[in-house]
Amino acid sequence: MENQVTAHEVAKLAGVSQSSVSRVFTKGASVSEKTREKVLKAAEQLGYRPNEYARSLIKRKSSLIGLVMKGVSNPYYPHAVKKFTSELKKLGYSVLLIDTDDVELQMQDIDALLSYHVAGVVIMDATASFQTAEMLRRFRIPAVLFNRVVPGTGLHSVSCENESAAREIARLLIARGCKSFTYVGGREGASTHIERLKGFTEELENHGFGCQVLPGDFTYGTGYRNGAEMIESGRLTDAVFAVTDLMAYGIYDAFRDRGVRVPEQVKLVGFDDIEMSSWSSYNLSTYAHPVDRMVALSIELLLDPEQSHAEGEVHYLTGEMRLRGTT
Amino acid sequence: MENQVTAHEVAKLAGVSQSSVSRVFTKGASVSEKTREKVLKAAEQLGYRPNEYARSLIKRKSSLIGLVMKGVSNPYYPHAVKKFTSELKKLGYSVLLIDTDDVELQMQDIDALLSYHVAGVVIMDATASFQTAEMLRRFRIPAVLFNRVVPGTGLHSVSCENESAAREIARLLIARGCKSFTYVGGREGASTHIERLKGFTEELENHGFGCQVLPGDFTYGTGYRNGAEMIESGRLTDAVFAVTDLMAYGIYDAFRDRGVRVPEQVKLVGFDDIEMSSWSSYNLSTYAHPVDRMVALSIELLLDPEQSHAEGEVHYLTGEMRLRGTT
DNA sequence: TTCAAAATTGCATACGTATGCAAATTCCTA
DNA sequence: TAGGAATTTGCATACGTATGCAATTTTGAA
Repeated sequence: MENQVTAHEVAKLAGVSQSSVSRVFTKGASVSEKTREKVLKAAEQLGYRPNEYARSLIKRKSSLIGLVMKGVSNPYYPHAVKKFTSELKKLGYSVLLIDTDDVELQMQDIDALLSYHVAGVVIMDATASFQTAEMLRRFRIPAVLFNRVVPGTGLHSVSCENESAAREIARLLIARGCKSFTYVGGREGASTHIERLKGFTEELENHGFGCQVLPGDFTYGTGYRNGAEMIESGRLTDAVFAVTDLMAYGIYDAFRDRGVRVPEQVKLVGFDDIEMSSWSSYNLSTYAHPVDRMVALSIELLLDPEQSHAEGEVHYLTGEMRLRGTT
Repeated sequence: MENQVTAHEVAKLAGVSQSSVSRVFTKGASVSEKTREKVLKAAEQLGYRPNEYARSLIKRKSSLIGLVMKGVSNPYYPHAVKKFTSELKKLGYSVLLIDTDDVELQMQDIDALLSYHVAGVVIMDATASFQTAEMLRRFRIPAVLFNRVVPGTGLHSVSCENESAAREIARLLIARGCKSFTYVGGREGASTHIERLKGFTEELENHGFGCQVLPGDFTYGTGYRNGAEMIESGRLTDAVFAVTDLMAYGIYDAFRDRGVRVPEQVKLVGFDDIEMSSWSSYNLSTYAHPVDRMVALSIELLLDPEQSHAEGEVHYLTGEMRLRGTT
C-alpha cells in the first residue's frame, strides 16, 4: 500500500489532470474518447486501481455488503453465500464476511459493519439477530434476514413458504397411505421450525390425523438420536417429516442401523434439498428452497432505497417438492 | 452513511479537539484519563465509530484480508473459513470474501482485492491461482495458498503432509491384509491429488504391490461412477483409497447399491475427515487435516512482514489418522 | 468563415481521520 | 514555592478521490 499508484501519477503520465483520470473511472462522468484512451493506457501501464477507501470516503457511500453467518451447521448456506457474492459483484458490491460463533467477538463484528458503513447486511444467523438488529436500526443500515423471521425487529425477511410447503408434505404422506405421523423439529424459537410445524400438524388435523412432535436442533446427531429413540421406545410412525435434510439423514441412518427400512416401513421427508439429498445413500424426498430467487429478492430489498427504509415485511417465496426414494 | 457521526462532532460535545478524539481511538496514542472518559462518554452518546475508510486512507494500510474460494464443492472449506474469520477478527482484521466460479467476474474480483489494498490474501481455490498469483506478486500483496501447492508462483503454501499421510494409509491397508489396491484421484494437476498419489503408490511399491489408478475430480458423482465401474468391469480391489472423503462417499454408495460390502470385501479410506465421515452411514476411516494449525500458520505468514515478503515456501503440517468402520 | 451552444477540461475543495510540531498543561524534585 | 522535565493538547496538514464551477475547446448550423 505504501507504493500505491495514484490518479495523480496516471494523470502526469497521460498528460491530463487528476480530475480527468477520475472521470474515466467514474461511470456516468463525461470524458472525450481521446483522453479516455490516453488515461486507460497510462493506467494499465502503471497498474492503477482507484483507491476504494478514498472513493467511499468522498462519495460517502460504501460498496460493501455485510454477510453475517454463524458457523457451518447446514451445508445449505454455502450455496446461498456463493450466490450472494456473485450477484452482488455484478452490481459492483463486495462482501464483508462475518462468520463466527464466538460471543466475545460479536461486538467487534458489529463494529466492523458500522466502521465500514456497509451499504446493507444479510443476516443468516438467528442468534445474532436481536442484538444486531437493534444496532442496524439505530444506524439505519438496510438489513435482510435470510431464511428466518424474527418478529418485532422491523427488518425485512426473505423466507421460504414453509407453512404451505409443510401442508403439501402432509398431504403427500397421507396420499401415500400413512396413518401415523412424526415431526422432528429444530431449535425452539426458530421461525423455520415454527412455521413448518404449524403447517404440518394443522394439515394433518384437517384430515383427522394427530402428530407426534419431537424436539431437535437442526443437527445430524440429534436427528440420529430421535430416530433411535423412536424405535427403542416403540413410537415409530408410518411417516416422519424432519425440519431439515440434515436431521432427516440422522433419522434415516438410525433407522438403517436398526433394520428399519425406508420407505417400506417408514416414509421420510426432509426440507432444503441440499446436494447430499440426491446422493444414492439417502435419495431423500424433500422440499427445495428457491435459493436463487430468495437471494435476488434479498438484494433487491437491500439496495432499493424505497424498500430498505420501509418497515420490514416478511416475503415468502415458493419452492418445489422433490420426490425421491424415501416416499 | 449520510448521517455519519464524525470525530468532530464528538469533539465538540466532549469539549476537546478532534485530535484528542482520534487519539482515544488510536491504540498507542497518549491521552489523559480525564479526556479519555469525556470522549468515550460523548462517543457512546452519539454512537460514534471511527470511519474505516478515512482511517485506512490516512494510515495507508488496510484492515482487510481477502479470502478467495470457489464454490462450495467440499464441505471441508467452510470450517476453515470460519476459523479464519474468527482468528483474523481477534487481530483486528475483517474478511473480504471472494466466492464465485463465474469466470467473467474473476477480473472484477481481483480488482476488488487491489482496490481495497487488502493486507493479505488467502487462496483456497486452485483455478484462480495462476492469474491471481501473478497480480498479487506484481502488487506485492502477501498471499498464502491454503491446502494447495502451485509450483512457480512464489507464494507461500500451507498444506497437509499429504505424501507421508498417504504412505501411512498404504501401510495401514497392507497391515489389514489387502493385496490389491486402487487409488481414485482428484483433478489432474491439483497438488493434493499429486502428492497423495505419489505417497500411496510409492509406499505400495516399496512393499511389492501395484496400484490401479482411476481419474477423478473431487466430486461425489465421479466417485460413484468410479465405484460402479470398478465393479462392472471386474476390476474391484481389496482396498480403495480416495483422494477426498467426498469421493469416498460416492464410491461407498456405488458399492452399497451393488451389494459390495465395506469393509468385509473392500476396505475404503478417504482424506479430510469432514463431519459427515463420522456419520453412521459412512463411518469412514480417513486422515484428518490439522485445520486449526493450518489456519494459524497461514495468518502468521500473511501478517509477518519478514515472512510475507520472503520467497514463498511450502509448509507441510502433520494431521492425524482416524480409524473407523471402513477398514 | 463565424458565432453560439454543447462538450470537455482543470482548478479547487471536501470527505473523516492520523500525526508531526509547537504550545499549554501537569508533574516532580529541590 | 520555584522551575525544569514530562506529558497532554490543539493546530495544521496529508491521505486519494469525486465533483461544482468556471475556463477552455469542440461542435454544428447559418
